[in-house]
Amino acid sequence: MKEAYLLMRDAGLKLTPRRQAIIAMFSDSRVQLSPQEVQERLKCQFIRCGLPGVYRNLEALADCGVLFRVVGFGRERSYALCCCSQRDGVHHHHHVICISCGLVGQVESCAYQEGVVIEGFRVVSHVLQLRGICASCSSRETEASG
Amino acid sequence: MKEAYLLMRDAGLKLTPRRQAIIAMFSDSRVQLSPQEVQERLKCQFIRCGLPGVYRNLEALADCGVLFRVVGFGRERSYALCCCSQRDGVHHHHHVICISCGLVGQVESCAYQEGVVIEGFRVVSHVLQLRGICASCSSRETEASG
DNA sequence: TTATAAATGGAAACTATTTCTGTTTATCCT
DNA sequence: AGGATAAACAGAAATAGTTTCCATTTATAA
Ligand SMILES: [Mn+2]
Ligand SMILES: [Mn+2]
Ligand SMILES: [Zn+2]
Ligand SMILES: [Zn+2]
Repeated sequence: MKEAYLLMRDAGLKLTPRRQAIIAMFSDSRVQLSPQEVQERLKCQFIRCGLPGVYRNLEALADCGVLFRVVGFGRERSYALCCCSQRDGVHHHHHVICISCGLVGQVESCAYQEGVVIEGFRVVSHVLQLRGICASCSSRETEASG
Repeated sequence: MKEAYLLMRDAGLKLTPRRQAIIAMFSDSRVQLSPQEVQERLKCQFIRCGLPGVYRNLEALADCGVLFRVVGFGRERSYALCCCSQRDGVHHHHHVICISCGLVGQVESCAYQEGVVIEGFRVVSHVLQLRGICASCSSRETEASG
């Protein structure tokens, strides 16, 4: 949380009530959220809250590393909290999201760093995102069925 | 090419002139194409050609494995020819696209097969797509600069 | 406190995608 | 070859996600 504010400050972003609320929202329930969902939830705290502002804020927070953009095929955008402290030296990483509780994990190992040659192609960039079951959800499953 | 028709037949898709043209288009220039771009190119051969039909065909061809869906962040869809013969036993694989010539390569090695545990998460599904420079584009680059 | 650039809401524009409907056509079966 | 049938088709219109624009407010630093 503190971390997020530092990232914002580094990027020259102001700390507005709207942004505090958005960050708190993503921290509380660690799931991916679409702009519409974010607006929906903001309306509990702010009577008026325009979608354009939500879009702007989500993009700004993704730009400075507080959120990351969830990739997919289709039209809807989606964001989630980047679990990783990127302030001291950004390192290459990806995310795995628990489909049960929404926990976001950091995937450090990546075979596709820039420059690596795979199947004859020199890799320039890549997209990787995982969905899975986290350790605690997994053990809860085992208990229930066993 | 023949391969594609068999995949379509397996899926119960009719072999229409529209679909033949779409497949030929993707085979000729091995780049990813948006529905709009596909329609644009179809207009050379067909006077009338509606976008809804293009959308339907691209989805149908992706469903049966002739094309694959290029992932990204945002609203625009994009497809490319799946290089891999999926008919005899579909195997897990991904794609790398040459950013210079559009060549699509098959990435066989994948550390994220279903069931694998990564950073404490049991992997259920994942998205992976690479962009790079293919061997021939790479050597052409070297020639030019050397 | 004051100056300033940034953030904001709302209306409206924009754009990608989907739905709907009536017509045409590929394919299968005589 | 001819007919039946489900699939494919175009085009118009609807839908939905996103962006632009502009006048007003506000966080931040001097
Ligand atoms: Mn990576
Ligand atoms: Mn894989
Ligand atoms: Zn979990
Ligand atoms: Zn190439």
